[in-house]
Amino acid sequence: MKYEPQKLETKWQAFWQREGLFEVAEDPQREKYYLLEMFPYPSGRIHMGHVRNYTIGDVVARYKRMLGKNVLHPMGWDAFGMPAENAAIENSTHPAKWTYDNIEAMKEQLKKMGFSYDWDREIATCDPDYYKWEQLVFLKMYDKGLAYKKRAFVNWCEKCQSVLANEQVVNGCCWRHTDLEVSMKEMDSWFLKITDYADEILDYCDRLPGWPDSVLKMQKNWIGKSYGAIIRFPLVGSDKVVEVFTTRQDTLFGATFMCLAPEHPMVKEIVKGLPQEKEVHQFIENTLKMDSFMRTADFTSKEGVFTGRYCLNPVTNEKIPIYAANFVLFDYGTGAIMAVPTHDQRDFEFAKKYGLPLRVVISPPDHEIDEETMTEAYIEEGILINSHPFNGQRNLEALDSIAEYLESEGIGQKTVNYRLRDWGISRQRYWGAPIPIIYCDRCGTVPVPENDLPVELPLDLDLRPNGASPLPFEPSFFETVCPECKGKARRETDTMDTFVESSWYFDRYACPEYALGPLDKDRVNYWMPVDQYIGGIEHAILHLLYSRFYTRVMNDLGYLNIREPFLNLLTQGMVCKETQQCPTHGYLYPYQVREGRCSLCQAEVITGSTVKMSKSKRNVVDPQDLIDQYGADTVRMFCLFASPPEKSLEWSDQGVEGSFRFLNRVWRLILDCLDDLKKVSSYDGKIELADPLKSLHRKTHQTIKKVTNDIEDRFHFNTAISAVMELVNETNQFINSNGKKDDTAWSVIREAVEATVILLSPVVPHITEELWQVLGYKDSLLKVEWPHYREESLHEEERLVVIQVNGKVRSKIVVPSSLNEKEIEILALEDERIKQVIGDKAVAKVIVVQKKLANIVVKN
RNA sequence: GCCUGGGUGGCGGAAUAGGUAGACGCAAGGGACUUAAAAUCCCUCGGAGCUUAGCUCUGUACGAGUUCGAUUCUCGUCCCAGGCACCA
Repeated sequence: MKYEPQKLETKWQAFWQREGLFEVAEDPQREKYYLLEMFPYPSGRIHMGHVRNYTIGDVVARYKRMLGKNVLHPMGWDAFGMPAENAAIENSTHPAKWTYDNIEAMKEQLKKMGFSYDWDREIATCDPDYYKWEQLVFLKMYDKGLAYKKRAFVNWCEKCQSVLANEQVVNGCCWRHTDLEVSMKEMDSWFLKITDYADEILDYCDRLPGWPDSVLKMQKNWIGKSYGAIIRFPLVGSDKVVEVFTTRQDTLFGATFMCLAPEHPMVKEIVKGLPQEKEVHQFIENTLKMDSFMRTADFTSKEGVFTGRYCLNPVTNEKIPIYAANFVLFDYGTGAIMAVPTHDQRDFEFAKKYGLPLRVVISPPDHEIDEETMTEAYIEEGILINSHPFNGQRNLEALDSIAEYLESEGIGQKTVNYRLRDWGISRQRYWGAPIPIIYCDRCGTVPVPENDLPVELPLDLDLRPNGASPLPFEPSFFETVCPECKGKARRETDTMDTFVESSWYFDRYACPEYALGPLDKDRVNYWMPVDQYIGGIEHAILHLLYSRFYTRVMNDLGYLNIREPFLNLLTQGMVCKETQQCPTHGYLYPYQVREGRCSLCQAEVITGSTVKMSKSKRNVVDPQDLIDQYGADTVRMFCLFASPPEKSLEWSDQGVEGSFRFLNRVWRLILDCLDDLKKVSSYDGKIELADPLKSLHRKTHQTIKKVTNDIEDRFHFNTAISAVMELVNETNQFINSNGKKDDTAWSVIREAVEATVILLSPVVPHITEELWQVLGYKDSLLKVEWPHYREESLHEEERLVVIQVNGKVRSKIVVPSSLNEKEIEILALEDERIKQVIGDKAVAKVIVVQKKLANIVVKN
């Protein structure tokens, strides 16, 4: 019988579905295990990134199931978002139709991969039954002040025709349109108050041992907590003060001027009626015209303009000039800084450019610096000078006492500041969840009453050809009545950032059909938190940070009992492949290359670097083609075997071929000697074995141990598979070795073969189900318990001991493993080769590592 | 610039608590089977050298150090990838 993957995969997929083997229910008697992979955007076809991500997850899910755990392994669709709108315009379909068609197609593909999802729990976030609850949570957040609207400078992407959150701006560009710079636009936007939770989210970073350090570091950096002080500088000729935030109150005595962000409302206020007014206004206008990327780029020089006004340095009482400066950020701290040119490089450059005074207040321990001659700011530690009464103290040690001094004098106080800003969720998009708010001329901003939810997205609209949202142009949507005064009112036409949907979908999987609220508490509390979350590193900040925030909000609103959603996180690496370019036709798809030549013009193809698979580089492999050619098992196996999950995976067609060959080898191993195998049952340990049977039996148990450890502790499926390959090789060798084989021999072979099948089953579930049946078992492998190794079977009577002289291997001996260190030392010294090497040199000492090595240290 | 990772054969990668560097696989070369091909099986496979059943030297980006012993630990340098980046 030949290995025909497609036939047998269809058979087993149908079987699993018919038997409902992946459907789970809450069972308080059993230990739960929630395994989650990041749900996909339904783009229409799965790609290799999905295949890798979901294969890793599926192995763990199947493994945990075999350990007897009650495993929740759901799948759904991150179904709102821009591409649906773009596709709708291009193909003149509706985003909803496009999305649901794609979901159907991708679901089909995922099923072909043999993933063990409980499809009864499927979620699509564009379903009103889903976003209804999101709208409800939004209203609850609005009640508590966690959702609020403000006029703000926001990131605007021209291509998206929409606002972006700070997290969605990458190198000054939109995260989806990396070729287009984001500009700043002042508009009304809704925000979620993630900053209220900044401290807690930061603290808990140290309580997530199951997360990669790199991700936690990124989140910590993103939150950017810093300790400092707010200091009030009285404005000369007014009773007003200008507040600044600084982490360097130790340099306050050296503050010789002040800079305000151009957007700072005080700038326009203080220049009113002064000769500088026109110039300042011009400066503000010019600066704001620049988009955020240009404004903050390396090559943009520090510029500013004198406002004509002064404030008083509150500790020196000196009059210091106030500038408006382009490098001061409006939305960090207070939007104003005290400038200390002697100890801050930016301030130094600015001061030199505009001829502003310098005063050194920190003196280096080993030399003196002079305001006249210094060429850069001194930013190291030192001793405070010109800072009565703090002179002579070490600057860092004085930070606290200076802050206390400011507090006691009433001119400032200690404070903590964050880099993290509130999450802007307004999107001027159509294909998203409507924000449930109504604007009434009389009653102002009025939340939609809970009974009126969901605010459904109308499906009977035509999209506007320029890509803008049709909602603000659609009276049937935005015209409504005020819930309070019943007068004419207008709906909010912005929709929510799609990251809101993905911030709680994992909760909803616990109770996807629940109709009485967002979450069924009992079920959610049984399943949550997610025990193992698996997904791409690209979501290290965006999705994972939002989800940690949203979970806390849901907890505070009483919807669930936990504060952290994901116990363990595995971030899998990218799938890469080399690029191929034709001199005339540019990047080529793999199928366009034949024997190193371009199939269009026969020119020699240049093989480029290996980079992440992407359509733009055309270095993609369609999983569907591979499934058709080799079957899902081979694809799954290669994804796992080629590299450990957290590293990037380099695609190799020959590697795939190798995986396919291996599965064929396993297939033949069993089918070629099926008659012999069927005569016996698996070796039960009752009969004492002698070599070579004993060593095959030992190898089987060593393999069980290794595979179990590799999956359990490290998710290192590549080494787990290697171990099984070794077992298969050894079994094959044993079968092919001469000598008659009795029933005992066959029972030991059968033990090895059964172990092979079971250990491989999470990786290649179809072929192993088939082989299990071929071996004569009636029940599905899914119901088989994960094997245990027997400690006594691992025992080896003999050990190879390496003998080194001065750390270099000089001989190897096989000794009984019962020998103690002294006995090994004696044998090592008696070894003929060793005697030769040592000659007449004196042995200084001998180091023996039990059962492994002896190192003889000699002197000459 | 700062913060994370990471640099091991022709290639993907092993070496889990400092103990034989290169498991397993791919590619390559040689051989067997075959009329032939495919498939399969067997052998070789880091580099250099030698008096070649084997042996010696060398080798995990580079340079030092700790140690009986370092791919693994420490310090310095270089390179690559990712994140942050005028955050006061």
